[in-house]
Amino acid sequence: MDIAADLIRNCAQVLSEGELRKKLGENRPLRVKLGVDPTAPDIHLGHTVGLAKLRQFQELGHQAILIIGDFTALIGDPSGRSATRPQLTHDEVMANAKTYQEQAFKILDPAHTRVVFNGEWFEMMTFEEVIRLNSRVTLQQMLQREDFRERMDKWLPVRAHEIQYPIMQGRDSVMIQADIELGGTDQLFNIMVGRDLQREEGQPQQVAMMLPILEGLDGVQKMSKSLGNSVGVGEPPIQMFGKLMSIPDEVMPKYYELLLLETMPADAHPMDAKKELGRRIVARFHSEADARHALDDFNARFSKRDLGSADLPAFALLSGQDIVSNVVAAYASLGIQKSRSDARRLVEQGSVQWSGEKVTDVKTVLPAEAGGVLKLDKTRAVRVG
RNA sequence: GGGUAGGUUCCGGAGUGGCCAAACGGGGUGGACUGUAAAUCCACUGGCAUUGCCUUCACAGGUUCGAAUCCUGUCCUGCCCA
Repeated sequence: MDIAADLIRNCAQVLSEGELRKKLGENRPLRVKLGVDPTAPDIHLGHTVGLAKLRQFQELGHQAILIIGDFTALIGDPSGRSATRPQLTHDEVMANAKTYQEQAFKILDPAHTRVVFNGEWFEMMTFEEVIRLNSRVTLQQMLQREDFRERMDKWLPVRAHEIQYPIMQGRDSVMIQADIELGGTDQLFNIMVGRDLQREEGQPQQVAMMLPILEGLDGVQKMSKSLGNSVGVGEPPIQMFGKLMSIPDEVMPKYYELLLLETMPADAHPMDAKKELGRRIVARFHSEADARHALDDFNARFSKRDLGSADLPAFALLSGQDIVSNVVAAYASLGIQKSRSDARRLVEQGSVQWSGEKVTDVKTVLPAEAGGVLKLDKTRAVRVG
C-alpha cells in the first residue's frame, strides 16, 4: 500500500503532494502539527477529523504535536467568521484547555503526543519582537483572505487584532519547525502564512494538509458548538446516537469518510447505514456495550414507538400541579430551561403525552400516585413512578 | 478631529407620536407525514395570567394624556475627508 496515498485519501487538498512524498521519503519521524484553540470547553466531532488524521500519522511513527492555542484563543480564529469573535480571558482559556486535552486523548495516543501551549513563546515576546514579526508580512496579504474581504464588502468591522491570528499561527509552525500542518480547508490561508514565515526564517516549509470541513447536524453549516449543530465527544451515548440519527442523508458519506475513515456501504438502506454510523461512533467514545444499548434504546423509542421500555430519566411528578408546571419541572430536571409559555405551547400543540395519550388541556392534573411516561417533545421523555 | 449614515425582538429587515410585543423573510420549535432523513402542509416563536397585565426597540434623561417613533446628552459601528 502506498502510504502517501493512504494519508491523503480523505484530504480536501495537499500542498503539495510532491513535497509530502519527499518528506515521507526522508525516513525520519516528521513533526506533524495540529493546532486547536480552546475557545470552548468541549471538543466535538468536527475537531476529531483532524485528530484522527494526526493519529494516523502517529501510528506510522511520526511525531504528533498538538498545539493548544492558549494565546491564539485570546484572539479567536477569524476563519470563516462573519464577525469578530468574543475575546476570552486567559483563565477561561486555560480551563478549556484542560478538558480539551483530556478529550483529545480519546483519539490520540498520549504516549506519542507532544502537547505544546503557544503561550510558551508568545507570552515572552517583547513588543519589538512583535513588530519585527509583523514586518514579515504585508497588510495586503492579510486582507486578501476571503472572510475579511467579505466583511469589508459588507461594511462590517475587521478589528486590527484579528489580522494577528494568521501571523501567530504561522509563528507556531516556525517555533516547532513543523514538517506538516493539518487543518480544515478554512485553514488554508493560516497554514500558508506558516510556510511564508518558515521561509523567512530559512526553515524547510511545512506541507499543508487540508481536511474537508465536517458539516454539523443541519448538514449545511460547519459543525460548531455556537451554531448548535455539534455532537460533543463527551456527550452521553444515547444522546450522541440520537443526534447522529438526525443528520441529513446527504452528509452521511462524509461522516463515514472523515470519522470512520472508510467509504459508506453503497447498498445499505440509508437508515441502516446511519444506525451503523451512530453505533460505531458511540463505541469509539464510550464502549461497544454503550453503543449497543444506545441502538437498542433508539429502536425501542422511535422505531417501535415504545417509550415504556426505553431508558428514560426518572422524574417525580409535582402532585396537585397542572401539566404546564410539570412540563417545566421535567425540562428543568433535564437541565433545560423552559418558560411556562413555552411549556404551555407544547401542551396546546399536542407535543406532550402521558403514557401514550396526548394531553392538550393545560389545566390537566396528572395523578401523582400512578406511574407512567411523560413525553415532552420529539426527543425527550421522562419516567414517573 | 471633521462630515455623513446608522444602532429594532435569535438573525436579516419594516416601522418615524396612539390601531406596536412591533410587518415581512430566514432560523428555531411543535403537529401531520416519515426512516428522529428529505420534501410538503399547518401552527407557534418576550414574560406572567382564563378578558388582561408586565418588561422590551443601544444607554441615560426630557417633551407629551400617550414615544421604538420628537428633543438633549452619552456609548458603539460603517463610509468619506484629515
